[in-house]
Amino acid sequence: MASGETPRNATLTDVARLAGVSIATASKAINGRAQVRAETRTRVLEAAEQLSFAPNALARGLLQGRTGTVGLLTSDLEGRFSIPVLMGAEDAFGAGQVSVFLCDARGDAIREQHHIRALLSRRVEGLIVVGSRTDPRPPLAGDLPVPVVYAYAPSENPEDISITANNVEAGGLAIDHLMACGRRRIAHVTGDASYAAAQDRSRGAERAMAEAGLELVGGRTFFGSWSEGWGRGVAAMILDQYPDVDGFFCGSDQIARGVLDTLRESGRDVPRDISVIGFDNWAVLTTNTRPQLTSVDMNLEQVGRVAARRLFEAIEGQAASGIEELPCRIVTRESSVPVP
Amino acid sequence: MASGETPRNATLTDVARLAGVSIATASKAINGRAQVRAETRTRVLEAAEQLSFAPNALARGLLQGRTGTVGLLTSDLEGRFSIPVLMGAEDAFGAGQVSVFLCDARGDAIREQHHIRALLSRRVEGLIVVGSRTDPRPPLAGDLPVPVVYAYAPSENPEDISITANNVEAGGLAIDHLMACGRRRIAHVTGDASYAAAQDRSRGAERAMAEAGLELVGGRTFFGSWSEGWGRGVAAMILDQYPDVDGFFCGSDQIARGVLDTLRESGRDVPRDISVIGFDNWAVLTTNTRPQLTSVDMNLEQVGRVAARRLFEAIEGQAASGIEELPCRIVTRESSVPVP
DNA sequence: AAACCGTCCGAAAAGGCTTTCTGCGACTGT
DNA sequence: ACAGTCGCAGAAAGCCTTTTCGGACGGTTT
Repeated sequence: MASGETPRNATLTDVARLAGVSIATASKAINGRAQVRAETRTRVLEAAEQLSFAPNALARGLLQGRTGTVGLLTSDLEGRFSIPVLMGAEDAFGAGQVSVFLCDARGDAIREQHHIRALLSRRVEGLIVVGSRTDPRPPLAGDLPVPVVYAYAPSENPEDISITANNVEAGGLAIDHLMACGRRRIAHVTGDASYAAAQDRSRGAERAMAEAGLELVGGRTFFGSWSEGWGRGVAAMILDQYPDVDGFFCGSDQIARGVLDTLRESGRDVPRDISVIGFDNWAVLTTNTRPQLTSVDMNLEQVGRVAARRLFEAIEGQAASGIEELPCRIVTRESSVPVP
Repeated sequence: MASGETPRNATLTDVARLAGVSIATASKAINGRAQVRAETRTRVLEAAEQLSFAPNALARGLLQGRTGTVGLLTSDLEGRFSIPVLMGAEDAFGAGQVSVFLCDARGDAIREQHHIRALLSRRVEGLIVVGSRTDPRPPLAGDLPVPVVYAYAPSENPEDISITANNVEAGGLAIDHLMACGRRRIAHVTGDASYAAAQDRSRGAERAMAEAGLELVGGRTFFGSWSEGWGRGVAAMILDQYPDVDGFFCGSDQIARGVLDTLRESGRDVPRDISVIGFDNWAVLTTNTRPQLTSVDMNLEQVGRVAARRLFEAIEGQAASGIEELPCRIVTRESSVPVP
């Protein structure tokens, strides 16, 4: 820190002087423009290398109006849903020339507004808004001068561009998988009914059962909370009232874990007697349960990547619009294997 | 998207024209400089408001050399350690005028170098490097023109500024807590011995035991892996070989969870017969175990906040240096209550 | 020899903002 | 009434880069 610090970033002028050319020529040489003799070009490049010259992105952005930055507005960083989306987005951009401004609004509209102002003043070329629930969220206020893409949590405005996971379809996938395992008496236990995710998955599950001419155990979805405790309790209740249950579709891996605990403690063999499938494919849970847990993966990184791609396209002027729902996938583990 | 898009960001010139003053006066008015009559100032501010003027941070940064941005270089976004640090840092900055560039190097030195170039060319004023393990990491290569602070994973170079959690002390805290619960025959089971975190906590635990004239059960720390499976297995082994064990200090909450499972299945009562303490205070684990798990919290958000503050100070020229180790804290839950 | 052409290079403007310095009118003190 | 102050506004320079346009230069054609 203390030593020969602050070598003051070299400017194009320095490079030009060292190479003995004008700054115009230096610029052209560095940016691969024509109109520069090969020999001159190498001389400039050597000078740039020697000074470890990095063009000032601010000046460049100021001039040509393209900053190569986008804003990533998340509502809860700690939430495990926004992180993968964020990774996917950072991934999709990172390969190119784009840098990402990260902002966490903490679910506070004021703070969100504040961050948007800051991002806009930094001349981001676009915004990705990442939610922590799949419930539609109010769109960003005001007529923003840059395109916006909503990821995971779609915008309430169907005109906006939104990318999310297809939870209805995922509910069907889970049921189909359990049926492929030979199960017919399937219970669906999930979390808080106020979550769109819970409702959507439930709807998909019920539809899939109906298409097979069946009905969920108990004739309905068991809504509760997204916790192991709920999973444990409701599983005990279901075992008691519907002892012939042979499959559990759980709305989250946490719930599934609770269910598994109750099943094991009550002497049921998973997967021989009963198949269980969770949701989220959260490694810390799925790989530590006994047996390991089959789960639905929402491909959130893919959501992030697609969001980034759509934003890119919108920046380029190819404006799409509407909600794009990406498919989920089943990751099978020990808790669900076909019965003969 | 399609409609009256692109209201072309207003510039200072527009504001000045609308207010009927020169751009110089407009600038002064907006930035609260003196030399502007109150009446003129309000006129300018109204004009700015009307045009929803946001000063172009690029131009400003270009001129005065201060961009109000810092880079956040993480090595694994999905890791659960870098996220809280990142939150704390974003928090500490966010309040002010600073925006954060997020980059994930995926643990790849090439990619890291690439990101550093990009950040530098965007003229960040400082860098925070967030690791995913507490093991010291090689410092960023090259003489960077901006200060760097290492968070969670300290730099190998003791001259650099590093902020991390005090794992040795934490090991002692955990043991002290178990002893305060009346325990004397304490086992320490932890993860991979190649992790500095495991070694440090073990060292602190052994020292605390020695200071009380005691020794860990088995005379040593049980290293293994950071998994529930290891916790389950090693707990069974310890119960078998040292049946009078009355306390478990676990190197992670996952391990603790495995230990708790084995204890419950073998009929031991936690916390009456045996106290258990975990590490990381990871809510998804600590609040779902039966009983709920006491754990050591590394205050990672605090690490992030302090890192941000130190970076700030370094940018201001008050260069500190060296590794700063922040204290951990015990969060008590049901798994450890004092025995009479 | 004059006109012309192609190749390279440099001067200069632009982009939006901050800051210094200058200028101008109004006020104060004697 | 006159020099000296003071308060306020504007002109202009500067930050660093890109890009356009014109100039210099050497060689070719009529």
